Amino acid sequence: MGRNRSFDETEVLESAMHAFRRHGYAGISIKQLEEATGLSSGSLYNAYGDKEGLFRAAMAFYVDGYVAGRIAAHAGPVATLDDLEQLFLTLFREPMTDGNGCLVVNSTMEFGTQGSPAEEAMARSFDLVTAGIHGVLEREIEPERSAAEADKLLLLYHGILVFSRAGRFDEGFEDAVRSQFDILRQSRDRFRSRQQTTQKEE
Amino acid sequence: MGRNRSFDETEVLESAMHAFRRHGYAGISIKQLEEATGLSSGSLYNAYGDKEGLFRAAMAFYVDGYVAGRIAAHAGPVATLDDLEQLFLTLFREPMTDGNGCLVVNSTMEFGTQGSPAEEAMARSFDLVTAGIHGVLEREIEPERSAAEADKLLLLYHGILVFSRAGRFDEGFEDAVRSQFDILRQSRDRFRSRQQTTQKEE
DNA sequence: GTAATTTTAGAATGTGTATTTTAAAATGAG
DNA sequence: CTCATTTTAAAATACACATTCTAAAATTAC
Repeated sequence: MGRNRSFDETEVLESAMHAFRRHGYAGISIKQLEEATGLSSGSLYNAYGDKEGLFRAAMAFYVDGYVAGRIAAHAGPVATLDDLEQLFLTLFREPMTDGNGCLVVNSTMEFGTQGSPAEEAMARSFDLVTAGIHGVLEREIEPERSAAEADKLLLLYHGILVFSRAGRFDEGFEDAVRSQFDILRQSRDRFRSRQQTTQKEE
Repeated sequence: MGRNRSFDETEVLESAMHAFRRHGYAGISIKQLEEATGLSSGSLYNAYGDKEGLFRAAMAFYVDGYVAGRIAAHAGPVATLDDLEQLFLTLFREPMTDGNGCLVVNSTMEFGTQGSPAEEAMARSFDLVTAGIHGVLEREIEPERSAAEADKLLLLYHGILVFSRAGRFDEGFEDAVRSQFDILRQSRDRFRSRQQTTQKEE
């Protein structure tokens, strides 16, 4: 065996991820990635193969670490409507407000339908968010409305990420989110009293 | 005076705009822009100065032609809730479904808060859409709800553009839009009957 | 028709790019 | 300790890139 790596992989991937978030894939050079990570290009190429490999690693790091963690915390199998509301409200607070947006959504817009080098992790991220939101609403609100309301929330969520990246954070967006969740809570309450009624009849 | 331009400026800007829409700004080369527009780099540089100049021209062409036209048609000073719904539903039909998204939103995600070369036209586009949507709801629905509901629609609209670019067009999104506009129409009907009542009292 | 001026295509230029190579330093296994 | 193997930094490479230059062709004004 030879020598061990002297750099902290987590730190490198974290700084690479932020660099990609800020500049995009095509918009950043290896030189900038050397500066961001503190590694020389030799080490980067040795560790990740090429620019695409580093991008894939940074994307996997982001999705597995950040997205999956956020969804597990706010939209997991036992999450409530209030938990989900918190997921949306965190988008308006640090560290989501640095103006660099979400790596998955930024990269989606950069590459579009034609394959991104990190297609797999990106698809996984979209699936996580979609399933998390749909899951909560299926459990919490009136079944005949849950699919449409979940899709609305999904679109709302990604709309927020657009305006976040645009640096156009209207104060009202947070009110819009709260008002939407108020509506969903009304649906939840109707659903619950309906369930109680059914239970009494049995 | 010298010779006149032998190319159709509209055709050139249209094809450049589609090329930028597809590949982004950093992701496309002058060579690809020559192929897309049919012009040699000499002509492109003579007419637009540099890559940024061509981008600015293509963006202005897009915003003035497409965005402004769509907003005027579906969210102008006399537009109704139903007109606005049509604006949203056109996002699910040709030519918006080519997977290349909206040049303004794509570029917003590419450049973020740090200045895009076409910042001015992009800001104008966001302002047009924002003002159009807010205007319709202020006229049509209950005043205490109009701001929050307008912001919701604004976020919904841009969320759709994200999924459009992602090539992830769930059938349900169209239902989500219709269901949201059904809710807004209920608010409109309440608003109208309230106005009638007030009028009778006078 | 002539002259002035612009467009145009393509070659030329220089810079920035991703990537590979090189050789030395580091270090784990036996 | 020694040897094999890896990491590392820096120089080298080859290519793609945005941009400029060149000279010829086009065409308008007079």
